[in-house]
Amino acid sequence: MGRLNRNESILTTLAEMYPDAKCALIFRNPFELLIATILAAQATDKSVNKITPGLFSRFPTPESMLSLTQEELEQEIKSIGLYKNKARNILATCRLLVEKYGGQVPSVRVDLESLPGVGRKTASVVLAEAFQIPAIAVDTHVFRVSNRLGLAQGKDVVKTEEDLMKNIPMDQWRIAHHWLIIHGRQVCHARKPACGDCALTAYCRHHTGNDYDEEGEAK
DNA sequence: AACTCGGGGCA
DNA sequence: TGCCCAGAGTT
Repeated sequence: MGRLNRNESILTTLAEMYPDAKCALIFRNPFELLIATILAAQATDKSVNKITPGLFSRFPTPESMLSLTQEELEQEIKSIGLYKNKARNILATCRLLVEKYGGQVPSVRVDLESLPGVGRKTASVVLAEAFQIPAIAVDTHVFRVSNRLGLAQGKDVVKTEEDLMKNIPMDQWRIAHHWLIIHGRQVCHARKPACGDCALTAYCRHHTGNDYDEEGEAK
C-alpha cells in the first residue's frame, strides 16, 4: 500500500477516531429520515431522538401524519423548540408528498428542496442516507472542521458542498459527513475545541494559530 | 445580509 | 443563569 497524501491521512485518522460513525437520527425509512431531519434543524440529535420513535409509531406515513392538526403536531414536537414553523412545514410537506409524489419521498434534489422545511442540507442528508445518492451534507460543523483541517488543499477554503466533494474520495462522501459532524460536535467545538482529545492537531489550523473565522477568511 | 423561530440540555 | 443546538424561510 502506497504512501497516503495529506487528506487521505486525515480521513484515515477520522475513521479510526469514529469507527461507529452513523447518522445520529433514528429512522427506519426515507419518510422518517426526512421528518427527523426537518425536526433536527437547530435542535440536538438527542432531543429529536427522544420524540421521534413515539411520533413515528403512531404516524408512520405522510397520510397518517395529516390526521394531526397543526396545533396537535405542535404539542407533539414542542420539546425540541422552533416548533411552530416545523409543525407547519411538516404538515405542508406531508400534503405535497401525498398530492404530488404518491405518498413517497422524492429522490431528486429539486423535488426535495421544493418541500417546506427542506433546504440544501436536509436534501443532501436524505439523498445520501436514504437513497445512497452521492452527496455530502454540509453545515457549520462540517465547514468549520473541514477548514480547520485544511481539506481544501493549500490555502483554499471549503465554502460549498462541491468544494468538499473535490477534496474527498467519492467512496468516502457518505461517511465523511458523519466523521466531520461528529468530530465538530464532540471535539472540534466552535469556541473551545478539545484539542487534547484530538488526533489531528498536526494538521489543524486552529491548533497552530491559523484558524478560520466564520467568514471563511484567515484570521 | 440580517432577522426570526425556541424549549431543553448542560456547564 | 447563560449559552447553544445535525437550518430554513422571510424581509
